[in-house]
Amino acid sequence: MSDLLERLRGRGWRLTAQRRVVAEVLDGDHVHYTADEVHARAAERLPEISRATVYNTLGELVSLGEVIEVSTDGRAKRYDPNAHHDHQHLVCSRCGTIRDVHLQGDPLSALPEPERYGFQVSEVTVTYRGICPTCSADS
Amino acid sequence: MSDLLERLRGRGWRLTAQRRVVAEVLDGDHVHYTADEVHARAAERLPEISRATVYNTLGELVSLGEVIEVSTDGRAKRYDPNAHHDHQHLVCSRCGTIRDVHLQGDPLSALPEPERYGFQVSEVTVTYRGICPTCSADS
DNA sequence: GTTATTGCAAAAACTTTGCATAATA
DNA sequence: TATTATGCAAAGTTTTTGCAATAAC
Repeated sequence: MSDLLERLRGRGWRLTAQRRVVAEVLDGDHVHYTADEVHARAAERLPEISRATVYNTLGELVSLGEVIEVSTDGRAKRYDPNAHHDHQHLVCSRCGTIRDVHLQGDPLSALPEPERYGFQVSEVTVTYRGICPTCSADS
Repeated sequence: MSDLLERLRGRGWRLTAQRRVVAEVLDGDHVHYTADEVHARAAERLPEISRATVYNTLGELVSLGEVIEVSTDGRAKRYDPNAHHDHQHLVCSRCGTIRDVHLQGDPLSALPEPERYGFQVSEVTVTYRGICPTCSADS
């Protein structure tokens, strides 16, 4: 059922109720939550789960490369569990909602209608990520 | 000298010492600062400038469309004054530094050597921005 | 002189940390 | 049982807000 949990188990991740619930909240979702939203959803199933644990768990999932931290121009970071699938993001400039889109072809041409999910798309940005010369010198 | 200031004056922007200094710090720079860094650099020239004013001014420049708010997976947002020039971003995953790159051709192919500025580039992401159905219904 | 902007200080929003307790393997 | 994760509460960052004082037009 859960791709994510299965992979984590395989990697010797210590499985606790809290971690399972966090993983289940994230697993496979194509609309991404902030840490606080993950906490709220996790707490529906496990009321005593603490914010600190949610933050810890999310941080670990990110280090393990199972989840991607996405931050937009909104306030809080959001967590994307689809690290292993190639995809792009569709971000709402007003409320910060993020959802995944999959596309083929030139990214700079218009997003195909079926991949717009009702958004009025106004902008495309391309970002390259890596290590800057200063940081690679320090290491 | 300052493209940005000239445009703002033309748009009837009330020009104060604080605003001028903030605009001068940003103007044309291709390495982008956080609000706090902008404040520090502005304070070198105008020691009494407050953080609140810097935040206000940056927020306004963003609403005017003169500056773009860029947030990465680091903590604080950064401000990009090159809103009128087509460009992409090169982000350091370790320290959060952002610099502009200009490229022609397919964005998903490797970034040309002269546009790498010494970075070890490991990832490219494409993001679409717009208004989601919920937000456009509310408006 | 009017009106919009500033600075201050306090609070809000988001995230991290230390340490005693508790649960996993 | 040895080890690692949890929860709490406190503190750290980053950003926003209210309002009296101030400066631009």
